[in-house]
Amino acid sequence: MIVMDETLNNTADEIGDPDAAVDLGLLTNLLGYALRRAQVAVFADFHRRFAAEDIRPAQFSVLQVLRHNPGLRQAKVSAALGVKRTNFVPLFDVLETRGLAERRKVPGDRRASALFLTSAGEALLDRLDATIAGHEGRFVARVGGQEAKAQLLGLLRRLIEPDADDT
Amino acid sequence: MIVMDETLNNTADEIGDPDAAVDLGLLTNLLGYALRRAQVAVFADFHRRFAAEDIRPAQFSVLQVLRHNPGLRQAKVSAALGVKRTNFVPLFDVLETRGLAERRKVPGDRRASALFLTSAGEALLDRLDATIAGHEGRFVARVGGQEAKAQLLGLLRRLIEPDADDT
DNA sequence: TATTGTTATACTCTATAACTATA
DNA sequence: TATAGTTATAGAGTATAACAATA
Repeated sequence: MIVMDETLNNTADEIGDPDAAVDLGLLTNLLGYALRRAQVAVFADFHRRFAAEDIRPAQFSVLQVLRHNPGLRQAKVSAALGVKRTNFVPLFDVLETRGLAERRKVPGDRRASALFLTSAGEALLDRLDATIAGHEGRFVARVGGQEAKAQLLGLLRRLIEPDADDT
Repeated sequence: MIVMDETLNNTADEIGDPDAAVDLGLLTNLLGYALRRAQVAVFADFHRRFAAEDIRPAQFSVLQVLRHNPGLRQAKVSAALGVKRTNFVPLFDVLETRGLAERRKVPGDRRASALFLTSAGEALLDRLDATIAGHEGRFVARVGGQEAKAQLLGLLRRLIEPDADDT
């Protein structure tokens, strides 16, 4: 880069080629950028498929955790999902109001709440699990099969790791 | 699963093992979940490193595109980055107010705006490019080197693809 | 009629501070 | 003093509808 003036050299790509592909520069090889675009694409499909049940990704993740860890403390659920405990309150309130999950008092500690799915929540989750299969299948196909998916998951997990200062 | 009552069988994992790792169930093998956690981890590092310059990922991406496509129409920049044109307005306003980029009227079309970096924007971007190198290097190391990164980028790009109904 | 940029607006997500009741 | 849950609040990010100017 020897050109010094900010405008005299290159006025507008538009003139040369109206439909030229946009050059993303550094972004093309940035992991963060690719991650963001991929996550948005996958979540867009999630939203389409779960719009009928009115379930968002965060709500789905809470239901999943409760199914596999019934009675887990609220603070542990939020920490496991990377949601601040303060933001977890309204998130769970919605599930509770909808009758999908509930808080129960813990015998040993009168401050704590143990979280459970209701039977309605279990039933809904059974349906959601079927829906998620179609969703996941779509992207497994895109990456090139189960083996490619396993490879991708392995690489993604290496990115997540420590970070210490989590919620 | 033969147990029918939603509460009699499993009261709380807490009792058996207070610090037991939380079982994420299906989430463990969901691409969307891993993508989300990885993206959050990478963006958290981005925020830490760019906090001093007060630059967010979206702002950085706009500056990059302008450097590589000076004079590009506003609508094309926003579309290239997947930002709705309506949300792009305040995003670019900030950059313009800070003197990093600017709108210029296009001769041929009096409705349109061509976007450019200012010299201050160019200068800032030079510094940002140095910062991003450290950021990217951290995650390249985490995934296991340049080869692993290339592999990961390839897999992520397969996830992005069509989607047709983009901004 | 369609496109470019804009305003207004609303909803979700995320972040911080501070409170309560317990421990 | 520390922890569990909560409230209030503010800031981003993202979504839709509608408008003016221009094509």
